[in-house]
Parts: sequence; structure tokens; C-alpha cells
Amino acid sequence: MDQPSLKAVLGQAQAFFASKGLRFTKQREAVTTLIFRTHEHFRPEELCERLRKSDSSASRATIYRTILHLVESGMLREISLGGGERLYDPNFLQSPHHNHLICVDCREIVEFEDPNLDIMQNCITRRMGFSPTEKALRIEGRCDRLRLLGTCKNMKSGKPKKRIGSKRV
Amino acid sequence: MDQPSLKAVLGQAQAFFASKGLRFTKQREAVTTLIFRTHEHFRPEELCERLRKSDSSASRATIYRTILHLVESGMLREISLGGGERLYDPNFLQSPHHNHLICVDCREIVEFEDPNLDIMQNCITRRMGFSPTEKALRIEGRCDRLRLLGTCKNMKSGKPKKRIGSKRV
DNA sequence: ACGAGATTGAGATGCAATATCATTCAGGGG
DNA sequence: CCCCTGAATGATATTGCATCTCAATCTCGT
Ligand SMILES: [Mn+2]
Ligand SMILES: [Mn+2]
Ligand SMILES: [Zn+2]
Ligand SMILES: [Zn+2]
Repeated sequence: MDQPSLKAVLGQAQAFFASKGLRFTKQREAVTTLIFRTHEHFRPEELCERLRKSDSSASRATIYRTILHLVESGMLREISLGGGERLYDPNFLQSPHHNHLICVDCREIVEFEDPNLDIMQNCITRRMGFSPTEKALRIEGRCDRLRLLGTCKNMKSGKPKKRIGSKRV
Repeated sequence: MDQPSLKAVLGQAQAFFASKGLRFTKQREAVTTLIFRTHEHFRPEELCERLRKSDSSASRATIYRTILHLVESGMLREISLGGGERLYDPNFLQSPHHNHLICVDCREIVEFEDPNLDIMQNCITRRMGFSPTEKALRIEGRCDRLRLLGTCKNMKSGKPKKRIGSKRV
């Protein structure tokens, strides 16, 4: 899917807030902009950090509240990567069906789509007595090849970060 | 795979601790027993609760430490279900390849195995430049049919619990 | 200008998980 | 059997993230 402009995204957000009788305040706009300016998965606390460094500002409470609203609007989704990490994903606007492959060592994430996998996922879901959602399938793996290519983001040091519980060491 | 007896499991644990020069204390034995007596996924805090109610006892610190050891031994695995929940799974001893299907509404979990899915998972993992691990694939869905049958554990009330963040309401 | 209702933000609170560290324990050498 | 040493434990403090509370502020329609 093509990349919606930030302006279009803000319009969509504004429309959603309006439809709920809510205002699109400058704080909410700032948070929305920050989220959809890049296409990165993020942690709420990270977002707070980033916003604090920027010129605009909003309290932690407002940031969390805005995130919830955006999730309700369908523009943003919560994804989970294990280890108790909670991430939000602004990319479903562009690719509504994408899934995630996560490196168990360094938590590097790669997005992918695969129609055959979608079909199989639906079959299994039904077979087990569930009904499919538009949502989430997640695969774990090891980014060995990415590491060889030196494209593995979280690994400046050469060795993957091991995890003990949720802490990287 | 057949169900290993609790005695066998304790033996395996003891052997692992011994191999690391660690003792298999009564606290560690109590925790291990509690974990492998049933075959339920559990949260660490739940486990603390359960242990407190039982006759034996161990401090929270010891419980968390024992869990880490068991994970290192391969007998126990951390699985993740989204929403920042961290669960541990003692069932990989019996079915080393199983995956999880989770209901987005009520968090009900069903285990399943599917060789075809495993194959496809491996293909995708490789295609994206990762190498497969023995681990985890996770699918989300809705347990509508389970709900109709009244077998959905977490739904005494008739309506699924909605989630706002990690809190059920 | 006024008032109702929405919004914000500082701080308090909750909760899981981890870190600290003084005390206890177990097991081997003398 | 006693002592010593390192392993193990557990009470407590601390951290990190997320949510809650509530008084103050803002917006908009009248
Ligand atoms: Mn994504
Ligand atoms: Mn399982
Ligand atoms: Zn990696
Ligand atoms: Zn359900």
C-alpha cells in the first residue's frame, strides 16, 4: 500500500476525534504527528522521551490517553514481542496485513506479508474453534544473516544482547 | 509425546542443577514441583500466590531465581501473549513443537501443532534472512465457538473482558 | 460573559520484576 | 565433630512502566 502523507494521517485522526465528539487539541496533534512522522514501532515511554526533547509537549498522561484513542480509531495497533515488552505499530495504515518476525537474540523486528501464511493461519484458527481476526501472527527466529550483513540495528557490539528476563545484558 | 511423570521431571531438574554445581534445595524442589504438577501456563506472581497457599514455601526472590534456572535448563519456556503479559510454559517437555492460539478478547489460550505451518514458518524465516529457532509462533483470534460451547475459561460473565492497555475491565 | 463539559498535567498509586545484602545453610577438610 | 567457605535464602528497597486522581484550565455554544 502507498504511503499516506502526514497531512492525510492528521486529517484522518482529526476526523476520528471529531466523530467521537472529542477535540483535536495541540497536544493530541503533537503526539499524533510524532507517532506517524516516522514508521517505527515504539514504546510509550520512548515516545514520552522523544516528545520531551521536541519543542512541543504533552504530559505523560495525555500521551498515554492519546495512544489509546488512536488504537481505538484503528490507526495504531499494539503489538507484542515477548519479554513483557509492549510496542505500538503505526504501520498498519500502509500495510494492513503485515506480520512480524522477531530475533530472539537482539529483538530486531522485520515486517513481512505472506498470503499463503494468511490462508493457513485462517484454517488453523477455524480448526481450533476460533474465528480469525484481521490481526497478528508473530514468528521468532535469529537474525544471523542480518548480523553478518551488519544491518542488525541493536547490535553495535558484535554480540547479540542476551536476555535475562526482560533485561538486556 | 507422552507425559513424563513428575518424578522423572524432578530427576531431570535435579540433574540439571547438579550439572551446574547447584543444589536442589527443598525450596527449588517445591517450586519445580508446583510448576510441573499441572500443565498450566502461569505468571510468576500467580506461582508465588499458589506457593504461599501450599504447605511448602519459598520467597519471591527464590521463586523468580528458580524459574530462571529452569528456563536455562530448557525445561521451561517463556511465552508471550501480548498486553505486556509474561507467561511461562511447562508443556514443552511433552510437546516440543507446539504453538499457541490466543483469543484477543478473553486471552484464552489453545495449544496446537501443525507440521505444514512449521514448514512455512521456516521458509519465511529464511526468506527474511533469519535462521529458525525451535521456538514460537503465535496466532491471535477470537474464541467465538468456544464461547458458544461455554468452554471459554475466562468468561464466567457471558461477555468477554475488554482490555484497556493491560487491564481487564 | 457565563457555565457545562472536555482536557490537561502534576503527583500519587499500583504492580511486576529486579537488586541488595545480612543471615542461614550445607558439605568438605581437618 | 567442628570450623570454614561459598552457595542459597528471604526481607526489604528499588526500579520501570502504566494507570489513577483531581484540581486547574480550556473551549464552545448560548
Ligand atoms: Mn509492524
Ligand atoms: Mn503451551
Ligand atoms: Zn538478532
Ligand atoms: Zn475469548
